[in-house]
Amino acid sequence: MPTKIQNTVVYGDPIDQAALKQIHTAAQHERVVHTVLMADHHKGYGVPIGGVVAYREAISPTGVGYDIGCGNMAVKLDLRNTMTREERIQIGRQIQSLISFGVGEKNLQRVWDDRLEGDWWQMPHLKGLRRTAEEQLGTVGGGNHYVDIFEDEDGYVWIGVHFGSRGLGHQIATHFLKEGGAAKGMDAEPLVFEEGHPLFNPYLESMKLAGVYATVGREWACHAIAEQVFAAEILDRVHNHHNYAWLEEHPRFGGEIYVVRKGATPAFDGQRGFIGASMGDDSYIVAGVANDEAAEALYSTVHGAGRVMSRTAARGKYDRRTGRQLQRGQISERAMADWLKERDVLLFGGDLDEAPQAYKRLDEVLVHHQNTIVIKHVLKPLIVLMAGKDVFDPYKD
DNA sequence: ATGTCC
Repeated sequence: MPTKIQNTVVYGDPIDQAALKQIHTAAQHERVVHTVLMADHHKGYGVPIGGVVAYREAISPTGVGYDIGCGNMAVKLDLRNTMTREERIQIGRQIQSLISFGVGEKNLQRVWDDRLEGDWWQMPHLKGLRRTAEEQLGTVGGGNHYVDIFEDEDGYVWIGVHFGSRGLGHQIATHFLKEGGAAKGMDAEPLVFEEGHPLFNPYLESMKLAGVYATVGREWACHAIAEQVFAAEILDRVHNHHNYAWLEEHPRFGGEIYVVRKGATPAFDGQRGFIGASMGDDSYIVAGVANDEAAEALYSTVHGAGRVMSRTAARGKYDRRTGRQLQRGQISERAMADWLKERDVLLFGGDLDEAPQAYKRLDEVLVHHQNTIVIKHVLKPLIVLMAGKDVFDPYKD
């Protein structure tokens, strides 16, 4: 059950005071009608990750964040898992050669989609971005972005992907934060565009482009892996953005409002979402329900497990120029390898800052939201692929 | 999160 702190509905335990302070700062804007903090919340840039802020006739680029349209897609294959460890290593290698991971990486296969055609590219700030967008479509990026292969409770194989709008969304966000005169700093007041502001519609349209771009990229990655690696049909698909804003109907908060979600999964009655855990835990397909608590939560739930330590706390500090380790992190490669071995997860790429030990346990996090979602599928990770050089040798570790 | 600093 959530608690209510100064009109913000707050999920999770412990409550991160820095994140709470950030959403309270956001809530001070006169157009804000309601705020919610998910159980996987933590401090973000301006608005916390796991923060949901609803506005009357206004939208916030800070609330959507830099990775506009970041989200999750999971597809169920017409295939039951019979893979040996050796076969999983081969599958992992095939996916690595098909999908590009990491900042600035380009897709080896040039892909595009009619849904990305439109007047968008005539907007001055988008003209120069088309080439990058074309090169990066279908690539995964870095940080906590991944491609996972799962097995569900019936033995079916699922592909799950988590990434957003890559350089395109980042440059759109950067452009509007600058043009709108956003205050700088982690705890700065979020930038808000009210309807009628000259940047309101350009931002909304640009956000929508980044959203379509992210969707098409995730779709391509899922389809490419299903067809080119598994040669299997897709039986089911679950998809959503978790960094995005929608104009939605919420009767108890004044009807049509813009709901800005940063690291929060929309979960209206019956709406399914794919919630990814850390690399070493089960992920879930959930669905929203209709009740008072769900309405108060703006029909939103977690987007992941949530960090328990920062990247630097987990991995330590490096000298960026020489690559030399300056300070030890809290997680050792041995501890990470042991966790993955225990659960028989094969990891390709990845780093210590994405280790299971750096995250909460997703099953425990979901307990906080048990009144507003139901679990539809449990997805056990078989293969996890992330940016970076391989930390482990799958033949030995 | 981000061709991680124009």
